[in-house]
Amino acid sequence: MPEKVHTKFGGSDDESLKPKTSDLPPASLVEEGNRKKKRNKKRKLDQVAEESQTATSDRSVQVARTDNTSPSGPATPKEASESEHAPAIEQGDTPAETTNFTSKPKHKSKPVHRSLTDTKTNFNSLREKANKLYESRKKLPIFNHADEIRQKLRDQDVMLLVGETGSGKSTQIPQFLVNEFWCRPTPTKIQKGDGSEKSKTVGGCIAITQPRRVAAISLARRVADEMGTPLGSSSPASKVGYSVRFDTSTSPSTRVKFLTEGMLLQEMLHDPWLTKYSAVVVDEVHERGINVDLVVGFLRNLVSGNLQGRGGVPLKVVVMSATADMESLMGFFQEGLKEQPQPPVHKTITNGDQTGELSTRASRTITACHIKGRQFPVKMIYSPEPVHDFVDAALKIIFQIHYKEPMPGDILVFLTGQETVENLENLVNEYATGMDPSLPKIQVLPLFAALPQAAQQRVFAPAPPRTRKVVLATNIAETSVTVSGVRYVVDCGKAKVKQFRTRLGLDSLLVKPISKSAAIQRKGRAGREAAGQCFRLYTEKDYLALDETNTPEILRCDLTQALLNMKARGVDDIVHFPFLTRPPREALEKALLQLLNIDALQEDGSISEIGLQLAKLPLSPTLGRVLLAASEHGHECLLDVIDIISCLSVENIFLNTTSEEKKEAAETARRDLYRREGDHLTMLSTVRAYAGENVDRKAWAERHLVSHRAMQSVMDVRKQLRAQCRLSKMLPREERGDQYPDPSPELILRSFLAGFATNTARLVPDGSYRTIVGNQTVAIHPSSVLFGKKVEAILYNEFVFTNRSYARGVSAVQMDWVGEALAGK
DNA sequence: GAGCACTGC
Repeated sequence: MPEKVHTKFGGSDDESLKPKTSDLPPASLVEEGNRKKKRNKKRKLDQVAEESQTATSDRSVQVARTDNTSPSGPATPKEASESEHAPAIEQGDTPAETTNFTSKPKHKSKPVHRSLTDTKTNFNSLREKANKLYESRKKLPIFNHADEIRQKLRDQDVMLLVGETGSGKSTQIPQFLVNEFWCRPTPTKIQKGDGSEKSKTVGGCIAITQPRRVAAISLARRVADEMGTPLGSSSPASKVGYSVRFDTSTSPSTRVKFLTEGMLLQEMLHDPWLTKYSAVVVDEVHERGINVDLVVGFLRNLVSGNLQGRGGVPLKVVVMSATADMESLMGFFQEGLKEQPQPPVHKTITNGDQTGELSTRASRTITACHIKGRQFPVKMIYSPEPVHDFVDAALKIIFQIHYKEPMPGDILVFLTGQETVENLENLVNEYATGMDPSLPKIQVLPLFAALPQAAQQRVFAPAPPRTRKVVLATNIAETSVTVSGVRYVVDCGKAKVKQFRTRLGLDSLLVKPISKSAAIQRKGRAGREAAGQCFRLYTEKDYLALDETNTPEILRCDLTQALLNMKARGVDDIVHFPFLTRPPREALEKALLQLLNIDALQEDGSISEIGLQLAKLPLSPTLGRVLLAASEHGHECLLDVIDIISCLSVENIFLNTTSEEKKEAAETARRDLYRREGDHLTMLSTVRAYAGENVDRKAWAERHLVSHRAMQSVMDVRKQLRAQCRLSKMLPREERGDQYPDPSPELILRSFLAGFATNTARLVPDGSYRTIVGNQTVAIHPSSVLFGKKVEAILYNEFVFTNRSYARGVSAVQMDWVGEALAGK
């Protein structure tokens, strides 16, 4: 019988600024196998909270966090919960405060002396746990395909795998493959450019990419448990690890490594042939983020090339998707293999007791595999006629469900944004007060990314007795967050989509119809635990007219970063790069021009020294350029600019205020942070004040209505950038103390102009601003400290179109600075 | 007078 476990992790954890006050469970509850301490401070506690949300198979663990430590939200990664063998979670279970834990916080107690016996127990208990999990693994739909998949990959190098939701692909595929003969480290000789040979061991490890950090971490945890091995850096014997930004946990014996797509791209900059790996598994390709497109393009080049950099050792590639749109991928890889026909190279390998023949290019075909998922049936109800006001329509459906349908069964409503969520929230609450008191109650829970962490957590708690939860969510619930208990989905059929408009150089954020695959994904959220129903607030005809799939991000975003990455990887001929979807020529040209403008490329289009430096920075090329420019203005300026860049590369650090009186309180509290020079210097003063707060940063953030979560990310980025600058000798080795000399606004803003010279506008006589390049009208965004102010010229971080054109992240600059920056090109 | 969702040695 499943049991719900509720744990509260209290207190903030500001880098050990203060003692931990968390009400962690007593040490006696901490399981042996996890007792080894690595006091990696806050991330670890976080990780545990996240992991605990991905319920283990015999227990459903829900964790409510009261702190704000996670930068990535409360996501319950999809696959991890997919691998539960019993998807049904009982409703109305009494929450128990403490019970037996399997995954536990690294307890902040004195170091534990581990004797040999202890260690033995650890491994025994790990094995026991793995044995238990094996029973549920056997029930996964993919499990019976293990031999088939292994056989196919022995014969061929590339496999496309469609695994529907609930098939268990993300956790099982690496385990199916890790003991294959071709997956062993293989000693080989690599021919270098000068013709000399170098001995090197290639392969031995499997990489599995994920679009999101939380998913990478919790999948690694799950697979470590299933394999009966400790996780990551906790033991040198660990076979499973992960690598995401700010948090890498691997060991010398890591064989299975989960990483984010961005992390793999970063690794490829240093090791283009991926010599550590025998296989790369690309998961969730159907989401089609820009990074996955780059990864797949690089991999196609790799598998269809001569493998010289791998000493002839083949690389197996498994591309996994939840939707069946595999024809295009099939054609994509086949074309690559056709293009460069190579005589098959055979390589005989003696590896311990086994000898085998690794045939590179064993076959020039690509294999595919389709695994059915496990979902409960979902009944579809369409709107009989087109809906004009979907908030109003959703309101009616919610109460129709509530009156007619039995309990339990929570409702998940997909809306477009914070505004529609809050409108509907008010309406539902209003109607619910007039409801017949004999009916079950309604609990309305909003869910969107900008919502503070604690409020987001509320959706994970089961509804109180005789109460139906109604979760009003944005797209966040489509991929990132899984809400349990849902049996009814209401889908408005729309979402806000960001689209970069090359010609104007601006991002627009507009409400657009979703794709069929997104509609199917939303519908699926009703059938995870029991049979469900999906109410579409559009007609069947409208549904049939939707696009098949989401527009790949590569067609919707600025390409400068992608192109810089390609150039840094040695792809000089962008035109012939194997794009999964080729962006329009205009977009590519615009990005190349931008790279040229910031000196990342030389006149002939090849990458410059600056470009190489920029590609290694975890920043957009433009922000990276600002950082390099600042380093020429001295250490103080560089440190100041790092603080500002850190703010610009995370979500909004200032909280939005809803009520009027709160707004006034915020204005008062923030007054000492505001700088008349604009948002850049305001961010600097905020980071300085936050970093200088040595007592309670969380309380400080709350007082100033600053997002503590965002500030923690800022501090992470700041730390990373400082470390990188020290490595590249832009900063001295020792840290600066907390003594800050007054910043120089002019030097700082001139540094920004080195990257943002084209993001400038001047005041025109009618009182509006016009962009200096392009002469577009642009208004200062209401969130800016310069909102409503008139200055000679402005520099802005972003140009966004929502209801009108806004400049966001704005500072006042002088026209002659702008002129010099533009002329400097 | 306004804030879809992700992500990086």
